[in-house]
Amino acid sequence: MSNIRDKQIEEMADFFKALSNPNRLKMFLELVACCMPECVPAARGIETKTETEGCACVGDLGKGLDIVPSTISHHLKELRRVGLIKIQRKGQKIECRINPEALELLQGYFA
Amino acid sequence: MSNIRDKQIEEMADFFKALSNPNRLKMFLELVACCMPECVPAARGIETKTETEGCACVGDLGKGLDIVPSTISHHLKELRRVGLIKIQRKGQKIECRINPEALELLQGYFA
DNA sequence: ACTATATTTCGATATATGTCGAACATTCGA
DNA sequence: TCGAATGTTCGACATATATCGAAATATAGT
Repeated sequence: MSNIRDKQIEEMADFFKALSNPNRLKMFLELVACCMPECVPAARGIETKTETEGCACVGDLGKGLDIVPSTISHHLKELRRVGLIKIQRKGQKIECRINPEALELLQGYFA
Repeated sequence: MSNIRDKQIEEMADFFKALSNPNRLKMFLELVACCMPECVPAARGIETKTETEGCACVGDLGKGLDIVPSTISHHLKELRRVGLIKIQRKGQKIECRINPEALELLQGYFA
């Protein structure tokens, strides 16, 4: 059992699960908006272009979400686990970026 | 609180949650494949065109899923709850169809 | 009326999820 | 070296989810 199709289904199901929480979805959209402004779906409209182009740090992504830092961290870990985003330490801050390949899969799935 | 944007986010999060279970995703894809063959994403390849065009009954959607009827029913109820599908009794069987508007939202979201 | 088919509802159960707060880790600057 | 800033990890807890099996419901055919 578990052929290629099943693997793909599970990968997409994982993507959808990661985006199934409103707070996580907001963080992801925020990241899409600042990483790839050309894709801007239902962008948050909060801001465009952070200092370091193409990414946002953990704290930024938590802005306006009304959840504590440990929960933010937990959600980002989940987005990373399924491969929707990548992270990279930069001094005190940790930069987050969209994984372009994952976004492409998402974009192409029902299209 | 809870502006329009938040409402939209929650609607999409609900869509994603409904598609976050592999079995439910398979059922949905199966339905897309037979309701709107032109959209066929990662279609199941099991069959095309059921007798009554444009829909599949509950039993059909459960084929090959290895879960009992009550669980199938539960999953379909969830897909219906969020508005991804519509149902209609037809004799003993119950026909399921994709809700085209919901599919469009999905298709347009990251595009 | 009886039976078979198709599906739903209900109750149980095990596991997953979202969230918090406290404690820890890392890096930068004074 | 100390302290502030930025995140993460861990443990707890309440709620949600996926699944099953048994019982109920609806429809059709004999």
